[in-house]
Amino acid sequence: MQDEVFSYASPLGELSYVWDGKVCSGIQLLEAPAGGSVGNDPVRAWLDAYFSGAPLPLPPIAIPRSSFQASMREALLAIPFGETRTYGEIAASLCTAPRAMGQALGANPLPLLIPCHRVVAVTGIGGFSCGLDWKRRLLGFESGGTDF
DNA sequence: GCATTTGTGGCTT
DNA sequence: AAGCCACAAATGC
Repeated sequence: MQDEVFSYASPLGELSYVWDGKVCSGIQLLEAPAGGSVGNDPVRAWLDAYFSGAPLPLPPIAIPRSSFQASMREALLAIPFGETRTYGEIAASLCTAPRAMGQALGANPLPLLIPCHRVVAVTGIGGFSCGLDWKRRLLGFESGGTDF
């Protein structure tokens, strides 16, 4: 299984992801174009759909290290496109503490695919592991409309 | 209203 | 096992 890193130029910015032939095992949101090769795989298809405003079910992604992250993933995926939840909401839904959510989300190896950007703090936008700038753009994109 | 403190639980090393 | 953290509610000012 060879890991391959693909890049994808979204309307919101440059990103790259790791496709190992079967599942997506990593993704990162970049600041500048990476200029790598563009893959032809479910992840790319998903990104295509997502950035045209019609999100698809998630492509196969690597199983998180802990089962907790799996539950977290479910909770996050339950957030509809264009909606947001607070860390507290998710925490309550998982019967855990909000602070744990912050840590768990920050440790999320698959931002964007798992919509951690739709989770905001009750006091503001919260944080984002791959740059707050991305999070703002994503939220603006999802809530503001698909005409980019 | 803003700054600090504290309860809290899973994550990383 | 210890420290870290992308929160939130409760105080203190």
